[in-house]
Amino acid sequence: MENIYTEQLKNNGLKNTPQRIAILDILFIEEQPISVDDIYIKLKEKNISINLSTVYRSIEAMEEKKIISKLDFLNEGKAYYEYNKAGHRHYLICKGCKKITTIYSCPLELYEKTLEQNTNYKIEEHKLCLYGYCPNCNKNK
Amino acid sequence: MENIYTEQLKNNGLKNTPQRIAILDILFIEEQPISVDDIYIKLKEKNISINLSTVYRSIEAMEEKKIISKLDFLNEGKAYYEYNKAGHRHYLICKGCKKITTIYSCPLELYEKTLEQNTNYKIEEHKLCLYGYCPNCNKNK
DNA sequence: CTACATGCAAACCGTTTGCACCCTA
DNA sequence: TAGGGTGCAAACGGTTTGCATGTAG
Repeated sequence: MENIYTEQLKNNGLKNTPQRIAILDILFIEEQPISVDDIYIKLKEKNISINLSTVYRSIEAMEEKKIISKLDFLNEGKAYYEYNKAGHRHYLICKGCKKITTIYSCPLELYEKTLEQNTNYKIEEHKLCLYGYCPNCNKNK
Repeated sequence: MENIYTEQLKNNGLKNTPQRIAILDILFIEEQPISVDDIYIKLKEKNISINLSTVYRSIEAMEEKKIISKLDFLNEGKAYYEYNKAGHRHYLICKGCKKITTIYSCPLELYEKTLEQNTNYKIEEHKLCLYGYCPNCNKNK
């Protein structure tokens, strides 16, 4: 597993350090986007010696290289990150337990083209989040 | 015009103050969502005596009463506000000149239902932003 | 006259930065 | 051994808060 991270860092001209590998591993294992301070807490729990600013700098570097990606539009106030398993995606967020589910399909390709025609904009991308209650939280309301 | 703001505040149990009326007027006149510090600057330009924290508190109260609405997911780092001219809407943002266009139609109603069936979530709302270049910025690229 | 609004200054919180030291390639 | 990476502490920017004062209803 670590070999993958090592490769990925090397291929992108980033040096291999125990801190970066640990960050990648946390993001990889985590099944949903996670905030910077949660990454930091998980690193500490694993007894990995690291500074918060190093987390920020490592994350920034890896995001630039598209190894991970940033979600700065989800929850007000702070950024979330996830390992880059696929390209375009959307998010389904439970308003109860705050669980974030990543959606890999996109219902908007056609709509983008229509909108381009209507507005004369050259549309390049979009961000979509859906909010609601997961089956479990919905039951307990 | 001021009568409308006065009514709106009264109906929502908020006191009429020159500061609140001035904020509402700026948001009403502005044709696109605007940041808090820009509201503050415009107030100062109009020689209205107000403190930044009053802007924040007034805006918060008016947002709670649904007189205005908050966009905290658009541009990283700070919140934007707009006068509540209609309910549900989306945003088209020019990556060149940063102009924000509000879109009042929604292509996702059907999709929401499909997703509800597929995930068993109770979906309540969504946020959508599209990014691209407006005709003018596209020309100059 | 009383509860809500405001101004001011200080705190807050996520994030960034400058600088000295460290360590990977 | 050179240049990127790290730790630490301090700064930053948007936002919030405590408290005293002011004012709309």
